[in-house]
Amino acid sequence: MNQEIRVRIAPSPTGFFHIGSARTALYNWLFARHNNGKFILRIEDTDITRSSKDMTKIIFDALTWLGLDWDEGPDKGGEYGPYFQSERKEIYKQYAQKLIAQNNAYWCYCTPEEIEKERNEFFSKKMNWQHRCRDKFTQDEIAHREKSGILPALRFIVPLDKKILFNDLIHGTVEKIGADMEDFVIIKSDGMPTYNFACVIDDHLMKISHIIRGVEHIANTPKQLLLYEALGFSAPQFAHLPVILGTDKKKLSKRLGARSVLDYKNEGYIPEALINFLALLGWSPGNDEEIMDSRRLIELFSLERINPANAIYDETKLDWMNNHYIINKIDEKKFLELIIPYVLNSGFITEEDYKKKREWVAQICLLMRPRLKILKDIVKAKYFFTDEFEYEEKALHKYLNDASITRVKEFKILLESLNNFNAKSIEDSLRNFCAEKSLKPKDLIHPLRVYITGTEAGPGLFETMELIGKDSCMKRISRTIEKYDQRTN
RNA sequence: GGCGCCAUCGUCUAAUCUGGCUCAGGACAUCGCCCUCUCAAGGCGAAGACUACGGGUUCGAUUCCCGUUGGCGCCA
Repeated sequence: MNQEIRVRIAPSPTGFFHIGSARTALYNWLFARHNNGKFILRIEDTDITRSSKDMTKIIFDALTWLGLDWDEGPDKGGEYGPYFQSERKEIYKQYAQKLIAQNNAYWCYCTPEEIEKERNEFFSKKMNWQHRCRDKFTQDEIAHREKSGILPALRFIVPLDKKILFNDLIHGTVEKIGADMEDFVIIKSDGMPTYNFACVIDDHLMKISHIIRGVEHIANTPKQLLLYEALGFSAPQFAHLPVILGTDKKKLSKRLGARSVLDYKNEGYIPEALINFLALLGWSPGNDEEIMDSRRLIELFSLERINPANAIYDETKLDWMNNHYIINKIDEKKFLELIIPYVLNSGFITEEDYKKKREWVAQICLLMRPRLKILKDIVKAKYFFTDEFEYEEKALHKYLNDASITRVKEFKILLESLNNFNAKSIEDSLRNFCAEKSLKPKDLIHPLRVYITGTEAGPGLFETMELIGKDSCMKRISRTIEKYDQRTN
């Protein structure tokens, strides 16, 4: 009764760890941490031909970045290893032998083509069909087939009248009868175990208490239960998570929005924001609380509160949440620490220059902070760093005209004579100038911003000008005036 | 083809288990107003769901049951 809570995730090292896998990992992790249990990482690499150890690194990196730490795994070891399925082949073989010896399994000598053909024939006649071929061939025929190079697959014998019942922690009672299942394959003709077989053996040997995985596996569960029974294992508890679908309501594909978790890292999502967002995709605490850090999530999480309906993955709210985390959930120091690599990466400033101008760069970043959905958005600040930026044609069209040019030309003289080129003095002189000329300040501010930054949108003009500096501001204004003269001539 | 899972605003969801508290609550997105030099951020507000459809059960159903439809998935 006092059984330790042990959960696991079993990703394939495909060189890709997407948002769906991340959410499954998160729910397993939250469940483990909430119950003071263990979170185990097992790599399902029986199908992978390339070096799974290299690609496993991607999984490690993604989980580490998200802050989902595991207690046992390929890199950490543990009492129940190895944690690579590819290193467990002998174990699967032993159990396969056991099932053969117990008369629970038989070798199937049908070729995939034959099975496919058989299936199509039945389907076209709208007849139910489940593949069973225990007594299909005589000993002679089998010998003949073996000689011609056909490799057999091992099939589990499903008792036709067997009723399989289990209580899913999310879906409630699920029932299925043996007649609706075919004699399913447990060892493929290439000698590799199927998902169902390897999974049952590993989960049992690793003393997994709760299997929390996607609903796509709910149809596999009765088969696995049959295996648990035949092998004499006691079955764990099951919880099948809804799946995350793309905006087209299809399963997330690489093509449609299913980006790797590490892509989110590169674009500048805050891991805590992604965790928070993912936690809410299929689960809620039951009230209106939405912004929750890991500690709070662990505290509140429960499988019972998972919504069984599939969720559509829409990143709009993630972007809002990320911005919210950037502004409110991390402090200034942390923000600067996170943003600087993106500044350096943008190529606007060299590392060397940065070291000399830390404070100046920090001020730019702070001005941009509430405007960043993702850290990568800092590229919008290009005009702070260089005079060589593009002017938005739309903005020029709006403010490159006689009236604006005249005003700016006059104000430019005033600016030139300004000794202390800071936000306060710039603002004061601009407002005074406008008052004298009976102009509305914004009639000068708007064109000035476009002339200096090339865009209509951005932080306050005076702070912006101060940071850009007097020389550059004057240069940019002159340049724009020339541009206007050229156009009108 | 068989079997399984699912069904509340555009999206994520609350209320559903334990029927009346709901002319269905919150958040994102959208729109409007305020703040304001613009854009964000922030504040306020609006619009948005006959709870997929159809039947039951009941005095009463978003909530329980059945069917239909649709979506998703499993069958090396």
